[in-house]
Amino acid sequence: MSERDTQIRERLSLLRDSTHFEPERFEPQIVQRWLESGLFHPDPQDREDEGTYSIAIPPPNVTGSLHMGHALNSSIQDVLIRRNRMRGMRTKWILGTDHAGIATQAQVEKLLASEGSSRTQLGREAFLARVWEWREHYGGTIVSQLKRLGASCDYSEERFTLDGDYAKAVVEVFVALYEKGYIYKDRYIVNWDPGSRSAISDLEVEEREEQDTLYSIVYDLEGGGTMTIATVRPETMLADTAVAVNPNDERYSDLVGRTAILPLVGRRLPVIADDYVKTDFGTGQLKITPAHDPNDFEIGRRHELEQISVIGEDGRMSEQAGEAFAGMTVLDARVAVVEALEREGRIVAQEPYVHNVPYSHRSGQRIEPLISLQWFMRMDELAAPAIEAVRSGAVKIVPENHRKVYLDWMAEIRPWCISRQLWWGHRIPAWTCEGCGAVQVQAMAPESQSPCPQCGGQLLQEEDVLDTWFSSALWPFATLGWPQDTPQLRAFYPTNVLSTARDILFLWVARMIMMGIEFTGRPPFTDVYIHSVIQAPDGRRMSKSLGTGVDPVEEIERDGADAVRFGLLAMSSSQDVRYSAEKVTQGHALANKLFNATRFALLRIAEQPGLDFGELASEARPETIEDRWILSRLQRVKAEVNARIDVYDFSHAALALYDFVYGELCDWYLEWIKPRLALADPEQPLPADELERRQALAATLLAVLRETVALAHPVIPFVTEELWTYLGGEDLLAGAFWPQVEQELIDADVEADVARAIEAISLLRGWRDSVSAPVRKLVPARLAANGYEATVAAIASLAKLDLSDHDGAAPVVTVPIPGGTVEVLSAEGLDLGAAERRREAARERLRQDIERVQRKLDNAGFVAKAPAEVVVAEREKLVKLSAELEAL
RNA sequence: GGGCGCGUAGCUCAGUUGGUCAGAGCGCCUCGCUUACACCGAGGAGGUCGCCCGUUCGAGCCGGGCCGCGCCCACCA
Repeated sequence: MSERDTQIRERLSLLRDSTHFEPERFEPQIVQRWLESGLFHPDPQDREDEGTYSIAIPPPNVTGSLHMGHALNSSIQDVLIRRNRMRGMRTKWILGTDHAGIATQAQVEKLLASEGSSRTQLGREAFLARVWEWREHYGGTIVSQLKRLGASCDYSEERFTLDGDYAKAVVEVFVALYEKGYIYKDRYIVNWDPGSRSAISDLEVEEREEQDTLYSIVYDLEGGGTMTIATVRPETMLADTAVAVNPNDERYSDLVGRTAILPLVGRRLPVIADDYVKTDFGTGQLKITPAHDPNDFEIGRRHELEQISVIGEDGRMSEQAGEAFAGMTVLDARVAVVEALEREGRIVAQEPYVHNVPYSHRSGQRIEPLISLQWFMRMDELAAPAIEAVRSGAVKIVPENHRKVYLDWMAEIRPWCISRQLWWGHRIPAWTCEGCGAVQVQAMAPESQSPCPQCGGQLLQEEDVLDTWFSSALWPFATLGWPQDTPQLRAFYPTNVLSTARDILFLWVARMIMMGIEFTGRPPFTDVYIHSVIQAPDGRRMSKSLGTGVDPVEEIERDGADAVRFGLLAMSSSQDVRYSAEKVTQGHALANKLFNATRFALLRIAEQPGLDFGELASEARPETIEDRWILSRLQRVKAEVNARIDVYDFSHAALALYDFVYGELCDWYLEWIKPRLALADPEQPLPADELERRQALAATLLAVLRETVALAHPVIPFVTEELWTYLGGEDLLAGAFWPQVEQELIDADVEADVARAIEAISLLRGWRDSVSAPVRKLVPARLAANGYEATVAAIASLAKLDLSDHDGAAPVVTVPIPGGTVEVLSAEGLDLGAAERRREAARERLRQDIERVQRKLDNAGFVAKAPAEVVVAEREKLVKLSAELEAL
């Protein structure tokens, strides 16, 4: 016995009593082994490899925990990462979390509220300290969940979007864009979110359809006459500063230039003409409220109208709304204003009206358009090269239909409101002089108390912070040390692919492309893969608040990480899909099947007297047609899995693995070799030639299993890593090798032969109920000796013979096969009726097929117009089917 | 209002360039504790491929229309 043999046998003892793969037992320790190995942490300066491969993870919110989207996306990225690592690439999966300004701040504010405290009570510094503390406490959840899933991120270099180095990158970018004139400050109407007390960007607004009332209100005109305007927001009339009609509307041309009187308030409003007003909607007369409506704001700018604001940042009516309304919520004020107007008899119509109302994606509260002094960023210059990058294919978006979505949006890109009235985030690096109002934007904070260079006044830093997405946009390079020229940056930037769901295509992906090109000269990745959104099983959106969420962590606890990974990958596609627990079960089954197949093979080999694991070379030594067949099929599945992953088709990659393991390796090959590895008497040494045969078989079997296990590793890393140790792997499979397709092992003839053998055997399996063990002896090798057609025909005629002539008296029927006979049918318990029904069904199917082919061939058009080879094929098919029917 | 996409077996989904393409997994029914696996194996039932036209020798697969559903974008009070 060799030392290696002893070693492997020792390990096998662990397998003896495990009749199935127990994820909860194996998986956590495997994670530990991976982490300790350092495999996930590549040396950026290593030159001994096959090149580099990198992915930047979409940074989850620090506050978050793993949801289905993370689980799917992480499984996808991990397949890509693991495959390339196994190929020998210097592979890095950049890990980190996002500070998620609004979400995190809201969480901590909620906590403070429960303590009877508040953000303002604490003050900025103390509050921030509290958030940091909170983040230390709760921030690690998702990262540990990623580990549990098996995601092979570089955990030793975890980034955070508020880290010191990261903050330097953010400031650098802000200052550069400011100096280029792209970033500016403006008093503009913004989407004000009263919930988070901050402005938010257009992309963070969601429209909801609501039923409201459209009120028609009469405004008097100075000097007689009236105008009637329609509105769903009567409360904003308090801030009207004009009334407008369309310049081409002949009905009202005489009104332009006159003055209307605002009801309840008495303000004099100019009647103006603007193209925006539709002549065919309502009365064609429109109230203009520049401070509370985005359209009216634009009109107001065009006509230099006064901006009067009656709604405050808290979403309540302000002092300017007048004593009667000040302090009311907007909706209360609406009721009150309507009542007041009704008292004056000014409401002439009320009709139900369905329209879209903007809500904040962040807080869920209704957006209040308000005028506010904010920082904006002009996007046109940045967008141009980012459009070109996608148009030219330098950045490839998969699936392709998202390309158009991206290009359409980019073509119409608008300025981005980048300031947020929060504390948790990157504070805008701008200082304003109290004295002269001069603004300085610079990377370094001025010395405290240092005076304004212009007037010597005191400098105050901007209170606002940047939109979280501003810092996220720098993710692929800021995480690697930019603006420093670090080895990491040189090795791993640009990254290879960015994988995400489509909901953040604009919010994040587009902005990364723009920023990447602007600051590094190159797009941050070459491929963008947009994966499925997994919906709840009932087709609704998966969400915590709806109670429709399925928790991947619970799924992992129940079925194991391998099962969840397989399931998610198998169910994903280019479409949205419903979560199907069955696919996870299927993954669980696959892991278990592979475990048991390997366990069977190893234990069987171990029981062969005279076989030494140490002497079994890693090379396959195919002896029989079955061996050549499984090796050939193995090459096919390797090619298939690779090809599928290459095009981000993870579902078919996963299913191909499943089909191979179940449908070929276990159902057929292992069954065929069982007799060849029959239990031998441990006391009796095998004859030399038999020993030689068994050694060859064991070598082939082990080689096939090693490759299968390696091939499956990116999808189901845990069970394969575990099996790898039993299969004699000295190092971790995660860093071992990637199975190459060996073309010379592909043998189409053997595949065809075996396909026919399977067909022949299946004919008998149809009678399985009355068939006993001897059927298994019909291995391809034996069938091959006499030709499959002959055997199939023999079996078919035998079946016919037996069923028609057999009266149940004889216990056993023998089938002549090459080299002797095989006992096939045991007459006892033979259900002749069922067998006959099956045969009749088979005949019926054949008759239908024949009829269909015959119809085609009888069709003169088909024979005349179809390609010659198709016609020939149909003729051959007809002959073949007829023969089959004859034989049955 | 624009754009994208989907409707195939009870359920979740595959079905490349039109010619065995009517499939898989789960579920269901029947049978089997055959010493890898009952977290198993074998077999079976089950579908006018949403509907209607059209193109074609031939259409889940291409074109048009309709019905139903989803998502994204959008400043008509």
